[in-house]
Amino acid sequence: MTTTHGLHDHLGYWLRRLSDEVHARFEAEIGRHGVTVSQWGVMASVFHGHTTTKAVAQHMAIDPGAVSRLVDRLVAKGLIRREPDPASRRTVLLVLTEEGRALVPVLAGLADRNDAYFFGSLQSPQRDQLESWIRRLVGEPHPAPSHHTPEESS
Amino acid sequence: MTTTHGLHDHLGYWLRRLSDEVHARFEAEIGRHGVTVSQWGVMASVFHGHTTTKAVAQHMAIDPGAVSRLVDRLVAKGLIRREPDPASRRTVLLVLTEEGRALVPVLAGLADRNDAYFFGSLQSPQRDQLESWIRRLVGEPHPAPSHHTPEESS
DNA sequence: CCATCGTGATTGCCTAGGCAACTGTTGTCA
DNA sequence: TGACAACAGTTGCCTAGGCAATCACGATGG
Repeated sequence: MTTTHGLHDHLGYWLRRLSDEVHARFEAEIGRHGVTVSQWGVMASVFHGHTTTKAVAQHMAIDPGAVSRLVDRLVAKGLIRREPDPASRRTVLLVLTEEGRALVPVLAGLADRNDAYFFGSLQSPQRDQLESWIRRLVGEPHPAPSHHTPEESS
Repeated sequence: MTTTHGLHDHLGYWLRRLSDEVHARFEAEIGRHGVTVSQWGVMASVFHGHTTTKAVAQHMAIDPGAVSRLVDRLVAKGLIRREPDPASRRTVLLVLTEEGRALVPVLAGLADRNDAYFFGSLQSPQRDQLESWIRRLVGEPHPAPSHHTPEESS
């Protein structure tokens, strides 16, 4: 089999496909409420106590610059405010407006249902297994690409 | 459970995280050869016989407009040419240049190793199980988005 | 034979994220 | 204290993908 592998031969491709689909459907649903998926991410982060640009960026695992722009759009929509941090003039406090705060649980519900829509066809133990693998593969220092195994990790 | 669910409570979020990481690492590796992951997708598609904008878009499951722009950049890099289709003047034939064609197997190798890097820590059967679930969840007509569990249908 | 409809490709406009540069602030340490 | 390092935030520039409009061509039916 000297055939060079194609796109579909890589798990990374299918991962991207699934991620995109989940995202796209959620985007469509949540769009009815005037926000995007990423913007919801910011709102949810702030709601749960990540009240600075940096904190939100870390929580969402995206670039601080991206967060800054997302906040711009949320401010324009009146869902978030920027406030000076009494403790430091270097940081900016992000606070949900009334409407923003009221919207969060609604959007969280949509997120729940989107998850259920996509992964509901898996039985509970399988779903848990899937989540466990994914979370384990994320952010971990991975074993060397080939040569030796890292010391026992469990 | 009055606590509204946060970002990290959704499998969709972890899916995105993993997909992004796999993508980012691949991007870094493949960047050494002067192309991006998406651009590699186009090259691989063409290499495997998807020689029109539409065909590549379908194979990659992205927008034809996006493909058109990716091709622009590949043309600028001298890796792909656009040629008139003798069979129809409405379609455009995409052909790899010499350098482009030579690069494909190299990049495919990088893709293989990236996959191995991320999923190599799973045992073979587990990896296969993961891929099987992902591919099954992609593109399927999903059960009703409703509240009750879809009674198994087979 | 011609009008019309459908289709492939492209382009404009939008959101998005990564990276790097820059600004202003804080912290450190000699 | 005063210089300098580290850091938060923002912005510019890049690639990217979705959607809609447009254009040019081809297919189809009257």
